[in-house]
Amino acid sequence: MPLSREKIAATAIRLADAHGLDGLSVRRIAKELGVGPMRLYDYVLNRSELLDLMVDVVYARIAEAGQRSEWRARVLAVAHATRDAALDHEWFSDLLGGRPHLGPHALAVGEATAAALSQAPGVRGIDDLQRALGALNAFIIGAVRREVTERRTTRSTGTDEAAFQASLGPYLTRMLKTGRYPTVARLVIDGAHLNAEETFDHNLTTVLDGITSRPRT
Amino acid sequence: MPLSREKIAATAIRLADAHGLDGLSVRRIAKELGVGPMRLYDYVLNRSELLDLMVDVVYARIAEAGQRSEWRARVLAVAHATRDAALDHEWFSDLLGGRPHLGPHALAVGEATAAALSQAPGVRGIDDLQRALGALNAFIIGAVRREVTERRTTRSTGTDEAAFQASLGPYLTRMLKTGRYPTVARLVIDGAHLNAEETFDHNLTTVLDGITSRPRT
DNA sequence: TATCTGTGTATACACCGTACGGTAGCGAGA
DNA sequence: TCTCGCTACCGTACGGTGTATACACAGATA
Repeated sequence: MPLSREKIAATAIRLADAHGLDGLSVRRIAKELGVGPMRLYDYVLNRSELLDLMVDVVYARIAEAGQRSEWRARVLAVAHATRDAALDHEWFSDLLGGRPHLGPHALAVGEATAAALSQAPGVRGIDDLQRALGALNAFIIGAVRREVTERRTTRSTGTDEAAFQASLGPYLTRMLKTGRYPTVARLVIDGAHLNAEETFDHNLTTVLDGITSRPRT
Repeated sequence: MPLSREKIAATAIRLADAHGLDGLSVRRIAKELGVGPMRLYDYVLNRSELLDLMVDVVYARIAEAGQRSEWRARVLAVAHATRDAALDHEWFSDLLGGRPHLGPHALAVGEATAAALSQAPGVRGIDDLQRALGALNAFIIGAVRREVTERRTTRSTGTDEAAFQASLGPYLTRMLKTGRYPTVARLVIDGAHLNAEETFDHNLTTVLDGITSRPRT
């Protein structure tokens, strides 16, 4: 088993899944592979190129969702696949939107969604397409990022309200008790019960409807 | 001048503006202040708390835009202020959505936009508000992030098409020449002339219109 | 056999965040 | 006034990072 970019990327992904991006070091990957650290630089230029590699592996999974024929189904599938991938690999959301994703599979995903959107009603010229793609991708990136960070904090604090108030409490509950942030306080207290996927889907259709100029059903 | 959290945050911001987040180290800030590195830990718990500090300073500027009375004007002002802040402090976009922003000024911004959105037509209960806020923030985060990374790459490559093709070319142009990504290719070639702020504003109103269930004008 | 080439490895460097121990100054009590 | 204790400050040191570079060694060729 002579070591390859794929093998390196796979173990890097496994480590990043387990310990996050901060816990992912070249030395550690090498140790996991039973190799000296410098060995990796024969297959990869940088640490950042290694990250690009990992990202594109994830995009490969997302690209499989872009096979649908009808434009709206395809966009929905890609968006949900991106969300699923980010929930499986939380480090992916840290990289999302951070640098341009130009790997072959990332480009394939971009092509699939762009082609789909170009068939949407209300998207007339290439300028429309550019804008629509920007809006859609912006929403996906932001929504996924938000959801992942939210998951991280609730995991570190616990979903239990008492535990939550105990960890964030010394600061956040004091802040909210000042009465200066009534709406935020109401959201924090009452608004925890929404289903995440449902919210994502709801807002996604909102954005899509906005793009296609049709009122929400 | 006895050193303070504000002073530390200010020089940290200055350094981050100049050299990016990667070029921002505790040691460097300390050296800039003419102090030993450990000196900062008397004012700040972690490097990450220092980042939180910097972020909240930026939010203070954004919060000033949340003073308008009419809900839509307020949302627009906050969104544009966020974008402006991120363009002035590109590192801010790296942190955007990365961890929960709970500083007093960040909370003030959250309160301002939440209160504004709660007055929007089509936002009925607190669940509607939660969703609407999620959609809006997701868009802002994603859009700003995208724009900043785009600015970075065009700055590092140069906006000149020849220079662009020379730097990304060996890889990207080869990829695009394969014909597997026709729509992306069309976007890259034809779609560079759009005004960024206009696009942001356009998509922002698209999202807002989607939230308020009204068709785009 | 001697040399050359290329591949895998170990060492080394500059830097990072930060734990820790020490010290100097200063206000309070004897 | 002297001393004690405490706080605020500071330098050093440790374990880690990415990666440049020098080296060892195997296999191929002259």
